[in-house]
Amino acid sequence: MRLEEAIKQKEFKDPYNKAIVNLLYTQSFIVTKQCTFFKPFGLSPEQYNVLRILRGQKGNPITVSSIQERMLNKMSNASRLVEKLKQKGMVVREECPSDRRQVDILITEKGMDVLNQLHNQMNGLDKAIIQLNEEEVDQLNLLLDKLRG
Amino acid sequence: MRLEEAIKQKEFKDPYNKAIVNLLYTQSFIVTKQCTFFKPFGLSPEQYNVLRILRGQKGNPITVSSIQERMLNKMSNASRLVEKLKQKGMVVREECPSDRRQVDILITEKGMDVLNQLHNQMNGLDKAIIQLNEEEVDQLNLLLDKLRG
DNA sequence: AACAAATAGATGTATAGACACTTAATGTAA
DNA sequence: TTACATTAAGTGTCTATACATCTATTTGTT
Repeated sequence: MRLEEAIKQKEFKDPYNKAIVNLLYTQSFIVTKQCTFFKPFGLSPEQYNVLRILRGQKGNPITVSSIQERMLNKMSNASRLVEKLKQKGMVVREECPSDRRQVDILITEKGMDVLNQLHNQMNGLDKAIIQLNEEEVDQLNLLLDKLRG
Repeated sequence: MRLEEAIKQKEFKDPYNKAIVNLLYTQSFIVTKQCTFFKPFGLSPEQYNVLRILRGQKGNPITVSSIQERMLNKMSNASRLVEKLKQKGMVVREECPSDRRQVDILITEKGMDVLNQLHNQMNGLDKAIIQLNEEEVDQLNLLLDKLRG
């Protein structure tokens, strides 16, 4: 559906203004679908993202601030997300011996299990959400990377 | 900056997965800039959006549910956003005479003043955020509209 | 007219984002 | 080595999203 119908707005000031609104609307469209998918696993999209970052470490610990750097939303709060995941038994926290200000985070077996289950059912989800062909997706990625300067 | 460097992730499962992550990351990039801009005016991006919807009515009242339909985030809560704007004196609420379940919302002079001030300083903001030329922005809008099916 | 279903809006609660601030540990320089 | 600045993490507070539920109307059906 064209953005104009989706938000019942006849026209935009210019294509740049439409692009801003289009990006915000499309993000909401995606997150809504992701929430529905993650909910049965007891995870929010951001919690999933943190787990995914931890799995990417392949067994090596990572500090809270390094998680923060890798998060999609730089203004988010890795500290509290990690706490939520710890309460669910999906991560463990260990004091870093070389610098006691830092806290090492590791994904647990349970966390890996949940990610694997998710991963099995996730196949094709991204492709189902994005109604574009291969060439168009590549084009979109190029434009988004360029957009941010 | 390429997404890979921005979130320190070497590679993605496929271009569709990268596109999902790219859209979420880019939205956060935009909202961060918008927050900075709106803050001096005492508005959040969503509150601004509601005001903009009301101004688009050109003096005609609009119900809470119609505002909801026009919002970027369909899962948001127009009722509470309107309440926030009312507390700031930027909108008024009137019981709808033809259907007492409904509530008519109107933007006030003060609300219009804030929007006008904003609008004056806003010139070029969208273009400053989006580092694309005219042709590329049009292309992006086409792809986003198509993406959602 | 009576009553169930549907609708509009408000509200409650959990999670997350934006941003300031605190505390503890480390680094640095007089 | 003491003093000050910096850094890592956690916390507090406000706003917003996600989603369920509640209340007051209105509508539709019999």
